[in-house]
Amino acid sequence: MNQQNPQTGRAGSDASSHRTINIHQLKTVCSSCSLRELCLPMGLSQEEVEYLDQLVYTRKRIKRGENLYRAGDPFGSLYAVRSGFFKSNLILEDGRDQVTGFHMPGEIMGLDGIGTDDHTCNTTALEDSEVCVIPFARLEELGHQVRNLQKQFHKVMSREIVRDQGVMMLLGTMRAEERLAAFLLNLSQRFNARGYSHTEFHLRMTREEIGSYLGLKLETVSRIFSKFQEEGLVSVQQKHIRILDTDGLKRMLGQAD
Amino acid sequence: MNQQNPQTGRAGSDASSHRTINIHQLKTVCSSCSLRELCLPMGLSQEEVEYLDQLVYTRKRIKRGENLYRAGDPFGSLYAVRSGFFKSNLILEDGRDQVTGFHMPGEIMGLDGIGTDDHTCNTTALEDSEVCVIPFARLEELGHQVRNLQKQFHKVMSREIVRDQGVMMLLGTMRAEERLAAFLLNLSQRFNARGYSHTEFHLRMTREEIGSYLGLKLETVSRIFSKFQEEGLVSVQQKHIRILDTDGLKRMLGQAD
DNA sequence: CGTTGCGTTGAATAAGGTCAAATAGAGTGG
DNA sequence: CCACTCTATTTGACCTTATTCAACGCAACG
Repeated sequence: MNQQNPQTGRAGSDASSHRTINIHQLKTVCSSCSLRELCLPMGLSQEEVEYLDQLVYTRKRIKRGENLYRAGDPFGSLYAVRSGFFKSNLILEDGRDQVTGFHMPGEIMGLDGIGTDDHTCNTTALEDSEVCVIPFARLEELGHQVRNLQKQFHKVMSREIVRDQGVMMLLGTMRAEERLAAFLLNLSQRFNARGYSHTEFHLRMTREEIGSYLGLKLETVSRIFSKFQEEGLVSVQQKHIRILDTDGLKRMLGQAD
Repeated sequence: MNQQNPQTGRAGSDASSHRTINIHQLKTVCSSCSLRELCLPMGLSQEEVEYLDQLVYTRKRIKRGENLYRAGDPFGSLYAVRSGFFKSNLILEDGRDQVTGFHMPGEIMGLDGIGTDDHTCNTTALEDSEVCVIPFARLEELGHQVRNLQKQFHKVMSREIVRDQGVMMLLGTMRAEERLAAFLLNLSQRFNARGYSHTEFHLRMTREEIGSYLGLKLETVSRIFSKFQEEGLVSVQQKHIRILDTDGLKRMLGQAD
C-alpha cells in the first residue's frame, strides 16, 4: 500500500504535490526520534535502535476525527503515536460506548488486535496526528534477531495490562471526585514525561469523552471541574487546564473514606 | 498436608531424591496435559509442545488462602493454573482493595510483572490449587527457537488486554444487575470451555470478592442474587449456582438502558 | 454449643444520573 | 467583520440507584 517512497511511478507533475514526507521521514527514524526514550526503543542501545529503523519506515497522518482503525478491522500493525492525540473506545452491540484510553506521543496502540488478528476497539485521532506504522509480523521477526527488542516489546504489553488494571481500580473503587483527580494527575504526569508543562495543558477530549473514560456522565465531570475550581485546586477554562494545587489533588486520592 | 508425597527423606530415592513428584510430573508435561488447548500451548503442533515440556517442569501447590505472589515480589515466572482457582487483587496505599480477576485452569497469571520486573498485584488461591511454573527468561529463550510459541505468547498477552478492557466496559457503563449477569455468563462460558457444566457450578469466591471485582458492595451482590432468584433466572444456595435461564441473563445485557 | 465468618434483608441516605434550560465558543458564510 | 449556527459546557431541580448502617440467620468448626 503506502510505500515509504512516494509513488515512483508518477511523473514529476505531482511528485511533490504528493508530500515531501520522504525528507521528513529521514529525519524521524527511531534512532533519531525525540520520543525514543518513551516509545518502543526505550532502553535499547544505539545499535539496536538502528535495527528498528528498518522496521518502522511508514508513517501515517490521521486527521482530527478520523479513525486509525475500527473494531473488526483486520490487524496487521501496531502504531506508535508520533504526534497528536488519540482515544480508543469500545462499542457494545446495544450501542453503549466506553472510552478505554487516551494515547499521547510515544505510546503504542493496537495491542488489542494481536490476540484475534482483528482489532477489538476503535482508535480515533482527537487532533491532527501522525503515527509510526509498525508492521507486526516484521516486529516479531526483528524481535527474533534483537533480543532486547523482544524483551522491550513484552514490557510494553505488560505495562498496558497494568495500566488497564489501574483503570479497573479507578472505576471499581473511586468516587467521582477521586476519579477526576486521578485523571488530571495522570495526564499531568504524562505531559511532564514528554517535556510539556505538568501544570498547564490543553484537554483534547470533550467532557463526554472524559466522562466515558471515567465511568461518569458529562454533567458530573463538568460539575466536578467547577468544584475543583471553587476549591482552588485547578483553573478551568473550557479545555484549558491549569493545576494550581497538585498536592491538593493528590490528597483527594489518599482518603479511603 | 495434602502433599501427594511424603517428604523427600525417603531412603534410596536419592537419585530422584528430588521428590516422587517426578512421576506425577511426567504425566503432566504440557504435551499430555488435558488443558493443552486452553493454555499456553494452544494451537501449537505436537512437536512444538514438546519443546515446552523442557520449559515447564516445576509445579507448585498453593493452599487455599495462600498467595502465589504479592505486589512487590520480584518477578521471575509466569504461572499457568493447573488446577484450582485464584483471584488477583490490587491494594492502594489507602487500603482500598480491588479484585482484578479470577483465574481458572489453563489461564496464565503473572503477566503484570513483566513490565517492571516486580509483580504489581497479589494473587491468591481460593481453593487448594496447583500451578505450572513458567520461568519467564526461559520462555523468552524458547520463544526465540519456537516461533509459534512466541506468537502464541503474544496472543495470550493481547487477550489479557482485551479482557481487561471488557471489564473496564463493565465497570464504566453497566448497572449492578447487568454486571452480575455478565459475571455469571462469563463464568458459565469459562466453565463450559473446560468441560464443566455451564449451568451449575460452585462459586469459589465470597460475595465481597464478587462485589469488589464488579465495583459493587457485597450487600448489593447479595440482593441481586436474591432478585435473580425471584425472577427465576438462577437458583442460588450460598455458593452453589444453577443458571435456569441463560437467555434471560443475556437479555439483561442487551438493553442499553 | 458457642464462636466466627459469610450471607441476607430492611430502612435511611448519599452520590450520581436524568432532564431541562441557559450560556459560551468555534467555525461558517455572507 | 459580523451575524448565525452548531456543538460543547455549565448549572439547577429532581429522581434513581446503589451504599451505608444495622440486625439477623445460617453453617462450619473447634
